[in-house]
Amino acid sequence: MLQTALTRSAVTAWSPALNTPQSRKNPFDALDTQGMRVTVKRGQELYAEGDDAAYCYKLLTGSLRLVKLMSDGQRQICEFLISGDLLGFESQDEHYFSAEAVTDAVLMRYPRRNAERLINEDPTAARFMRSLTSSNLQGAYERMVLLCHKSAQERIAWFLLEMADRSKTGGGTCVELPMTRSDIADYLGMVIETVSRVLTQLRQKGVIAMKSVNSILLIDRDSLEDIASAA
Amino acid sequence: MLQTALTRSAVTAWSPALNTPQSRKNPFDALDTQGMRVTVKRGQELYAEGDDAAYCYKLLTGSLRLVKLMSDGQRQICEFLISGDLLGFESQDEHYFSAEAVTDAVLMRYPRRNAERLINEDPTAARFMRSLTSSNLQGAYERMVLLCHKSAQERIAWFLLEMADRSKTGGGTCVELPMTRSDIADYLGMVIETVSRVLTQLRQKGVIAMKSVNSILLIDRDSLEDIASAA
DNA sequence: GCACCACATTGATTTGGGTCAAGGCGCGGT
DNA sequence: ACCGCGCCTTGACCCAAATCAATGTGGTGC
Repeated sequence: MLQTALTRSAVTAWSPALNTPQSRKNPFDALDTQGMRVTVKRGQELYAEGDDAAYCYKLLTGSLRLVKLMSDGQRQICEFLISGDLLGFESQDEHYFSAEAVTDAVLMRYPRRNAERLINEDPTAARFMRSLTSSNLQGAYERMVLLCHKSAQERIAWFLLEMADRSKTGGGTCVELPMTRSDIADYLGMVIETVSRVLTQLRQKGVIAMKSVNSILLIDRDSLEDIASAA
Repeated sequence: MLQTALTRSAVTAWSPALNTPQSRKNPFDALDTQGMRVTVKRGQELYAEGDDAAYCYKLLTGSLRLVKLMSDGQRQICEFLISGDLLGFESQDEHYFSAEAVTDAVLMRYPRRNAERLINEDPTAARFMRSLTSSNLQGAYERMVLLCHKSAQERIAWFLLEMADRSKTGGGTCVELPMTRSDIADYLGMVIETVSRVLTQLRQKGVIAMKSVNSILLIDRDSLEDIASAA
């Protein structure tokens, strides 16, 4: 009976930073010639939940959030995407999330039927897509565990480490957080005040420091990891 | 900007009860001739997290739980499976969950490489598998919203309705809950006492009645739906 | 029948984090 | 420079659900 600690390997979408052997090259790069560039400004919506899924995208620069809205106006941020991530590859004809720009962003846009044709014709692309969806699913389950069993401190610690791991500047001790406190709260299932308080606590412990509001130094990564996986 | 109420359409695995046009027939039924029957007793483990994923399965009778264990001994039940559901079709070589029997269960077991061959050779099977994984992913996100934003009452109401919808006896007002309170708690991110208290509250309101501990009558389905999607 | 055991219920108490309310800080516009 | 606005931080208070602690119940084996 194997026990698993909560890992941060969650891949919200395929990311070039991840060099698992079979995914070193993204077979969907072949679509680039058929795509066109689009841009979205900070705060703008790329597409809304329920929109016709005519296109799918690759994020080139900037960052996005994938959002579900609830009838009472509450918001759940399901994923943050960073450059290199793919989105809109749902297998339904409607987008399941809204996609909104966290920062100004540039994307490559492909007609979805081209992507589908590629999936149907190229077994490598098909396998790639399966393993991508499967990674996303695993990431979602990790998050579920986080939301069910982890305290505010553990969530934030885990979030900082996840962001640090995903960012291009991999090993660096400085994490840039393009999103607001409110975005973080809606991603982790907390309120903005709690996010803020926990960051203050971590700062007072000397585990992190804040270069600026959106730029956080991981002073003591080991402690942060201890906090993230505390009993 | 479309707003979505939390739906209960979550499909944890493909279920024959769901008759979306393209999935009326499960293409993996073709594997039945290559499979063999296995049984697991209540409480027994079919496979553990991290086990070599040599086989995948179709649940014929009984019910299972898919579980992740945490380093501190906490448990997250990621899905409950009922007859007709598929499991173990991960695209990795190791099982991502443990699968345990909630009740005595009978399964059809297939060598995983046969399933993979089918996926690679039969585009229908491939599409089926993609839409299955995609449904699972959407179900996981629904659960995430539930865990982030819903009260104990809302969770239980939602759970009862989900169980009612999934069970074969579809429209019936009686839900059989094969799992214990502890299982329900670990599925919904609550503790067993709270599950018990909420069920008592719903009973006192006259929304449900309990034929026995594991058999619940939905007296007033409308109220239950109101509670499940309360603002 | 009775004892045992696992599971469920109920009650009393505590607490983490949500809510409400009041500033603070930084940045863009005029 | 100053103002205004969006975002962040901090403090005081409160409440839903967790924890701690019995007690109830139903099924199985002797």
